[in-house]
Amino acid sequence: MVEAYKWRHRFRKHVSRWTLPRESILDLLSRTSKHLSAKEIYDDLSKAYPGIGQSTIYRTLSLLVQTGFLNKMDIGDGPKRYEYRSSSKMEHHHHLICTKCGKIIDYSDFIDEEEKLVKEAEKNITGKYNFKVQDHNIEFYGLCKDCH
Amino acid sequence: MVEAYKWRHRFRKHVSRWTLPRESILDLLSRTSKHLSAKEIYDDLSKAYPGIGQSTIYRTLSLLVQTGFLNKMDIGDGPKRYEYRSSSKMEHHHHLICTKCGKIIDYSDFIDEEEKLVKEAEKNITGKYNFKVQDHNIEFYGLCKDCH
DNA sequence: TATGGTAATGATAATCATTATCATTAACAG
DNA sequence: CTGTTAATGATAATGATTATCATTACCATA
Repeated sequence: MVEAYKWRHRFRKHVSRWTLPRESILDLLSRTSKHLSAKEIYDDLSKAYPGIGQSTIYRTLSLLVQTGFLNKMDIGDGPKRYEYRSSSKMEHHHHLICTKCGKIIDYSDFIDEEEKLVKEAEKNITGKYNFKVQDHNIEFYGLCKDCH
Repeated sequence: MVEAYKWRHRFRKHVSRWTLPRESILDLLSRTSKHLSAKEIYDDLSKAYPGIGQSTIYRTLSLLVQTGFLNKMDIGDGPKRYEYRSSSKMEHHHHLICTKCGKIIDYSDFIDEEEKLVKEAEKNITGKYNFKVQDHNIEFYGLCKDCH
């Protein structure tokens, strides 16, 4: 929990209390490269922290997304998944999603070309649809190395 | 229901029976440019077709997606939404999603540039991650003309 | 154009993910 | 240390979707 001190102070800016559930969830997600669901987080934390409530997981996840500590991801069917936004991982990235086993791979190549396309598209969208772009999302679906 | 004859025959290839619920759902979705949820479809059809069951809506939607008549879309929170795949709309398109009112706008500009980026990305992904790309999805989030 | 085999339907219950409620607990400012 | 009040955890409630199963109705065939 080396990061806890930094988290705590960053958190205070949002006028919230620093609690054990909050630290545990952030700690767990910061240590894995996996994209975990609320249930998976609950099951994992329950080992070291028996008695933690599911409600708390959901509430905390939602708070941590709002305050920019986590990303919430929506992968087709199944529950929402969450990933830690580290300063390095915060660098723009997208996902490769295996349609067979559901594995999610982070992908951050071709960002320059993507940036160019997105910029151009945004200009176009704003002009044609009068739509103010705030964010975008790109996903590739297919078969991972273990599934084909 | 001018299209019904064509639908019916296309459907038969999948060894399925052509029924009133199936025709009604396809008819409704082919006549609107909206992206409807199962509940919205149920509410609408119930007027002209009282007694239709919710189960049937879900089952039929899933079947129509499998057989390529419809696209299933996943827009953040809230229920899944469905759109008709007409031969013209089947042309590759993506969505602009308003983060305030939830409106979804179909968007099909810059397809050439996108195609180029995607092709290049696929090559890269295959080489680096040994991931066989089957499909992709691009979404822009922001504020529509009514919301800003 | 009847009819029987069977796929499809609709009512209902069940499941899964998530949110709401509320009494109890614990952060932390003073 | 202590009081306030935000956060927690147990529970119920909601919303979307899937499963079950007896009944209905497509449609191939005779």
